[in-house]
Amino acid sequence: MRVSREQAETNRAAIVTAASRLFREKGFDGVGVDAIMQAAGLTHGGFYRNFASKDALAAEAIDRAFAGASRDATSIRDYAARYLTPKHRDNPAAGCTFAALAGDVAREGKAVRHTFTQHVEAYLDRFVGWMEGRTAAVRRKQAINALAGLVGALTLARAVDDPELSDEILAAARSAYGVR
Amino acid sequence: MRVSREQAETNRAAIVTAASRLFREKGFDGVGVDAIMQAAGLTHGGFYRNFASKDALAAEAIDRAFAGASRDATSIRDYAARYLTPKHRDNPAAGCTFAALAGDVAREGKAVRHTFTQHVEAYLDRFVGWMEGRTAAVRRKQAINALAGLVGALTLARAVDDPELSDEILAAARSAYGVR
DNA sequence: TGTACATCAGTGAACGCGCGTTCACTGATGTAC
DNA sequence: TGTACATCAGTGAACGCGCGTTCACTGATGTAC
Repeated sequence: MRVSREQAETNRAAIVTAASRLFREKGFDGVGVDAIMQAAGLTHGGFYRNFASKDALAAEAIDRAFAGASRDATSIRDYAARYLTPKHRDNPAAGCTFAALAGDVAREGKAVRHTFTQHVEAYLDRFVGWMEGRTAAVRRKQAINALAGLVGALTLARAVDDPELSDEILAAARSAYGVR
Repeated sequence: MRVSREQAETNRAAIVTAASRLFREKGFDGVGVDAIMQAAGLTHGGFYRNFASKDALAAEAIDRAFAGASRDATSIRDYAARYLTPKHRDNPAAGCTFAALAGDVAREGKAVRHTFTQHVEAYLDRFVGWMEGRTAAVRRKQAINALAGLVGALTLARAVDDPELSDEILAAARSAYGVR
């Protein structure tokens, strides 16, 4: 049954949003087209009217995930305080795409890796503004190491099955940024 | 055709070793039992005489990967110098299991996550001995942040599709440990 | 030490299942008059 | 503004394929005498 142009646009957005959540939660290989369409309130058959392939959706889903990211933080300390929390660790579907999908992205195709890379650059630009090194080169290095430290800590905190160790990892990383 | 006990043991080890390489290279979902058995020089049918399931193999493969890891480093600077190289980045099959599989492990079952966690603890113990903080608690935090920084940097360097940015990430992380 | 038989590691065909993708169809929307 | 028809977003069955797993079988190894 045909649907209004407006509704079709809403549906398409719902697919991308559902995918951005499900991919972060279960990985690219962990969710099928069927599950994504169902999460968007549709049936799987209509998928290919909207997207050339599952891969093509993946790239859009990454963009969507970053578009939905909070921009409230005003310092790296502030950013780390929000980032390195049990809540964030336990809710990858709504969380950082770098931590949720970096491992998967390395094995994905051109479009996905390229989109991911652009967001890494965007975050580094943002982080650079918060760094206090004396030269631009030093601040850039600091920004890279801050991002790597945050992503590494959250990734490890999620992988580990000992809740105490997981909390300890978050706390150690927080303390590196002077949080509490 | 039956095979000597000795040969059977060799074959089993070959399966685990092949799996430890292939899982690191392609992720748990990226390799099938068929491909693993073929890499070990066997046919897929014999797999279940050796392992209860693909999951059970995964846990052993992680142990195998760590058992094969180099123990040459004598300081965190030394460790970082060996870890943060283009060679390591470009050869995940023979590289760090944390960086290659942490994202995947978070979505795996109990056995895999538990095995992974034990190796995280083992590495932290090793790293703690290289740290210079005044108290044990500080050295432990430093060890955690060192591991997170190394894993995060290598993971991002692999995910990114711009070779210059990838090299830059490795270089920034190296400089954090005073390497070159 | 030699023979006869039981064991069992490995083979390859087969299984059910879920995946990504295709397609004929439906019926409400959009458009031409 | 109202009618008639073309469009096309979404449906649900179907496709080929590869996956994890099972199983009857083979034939060399291991063992009992």
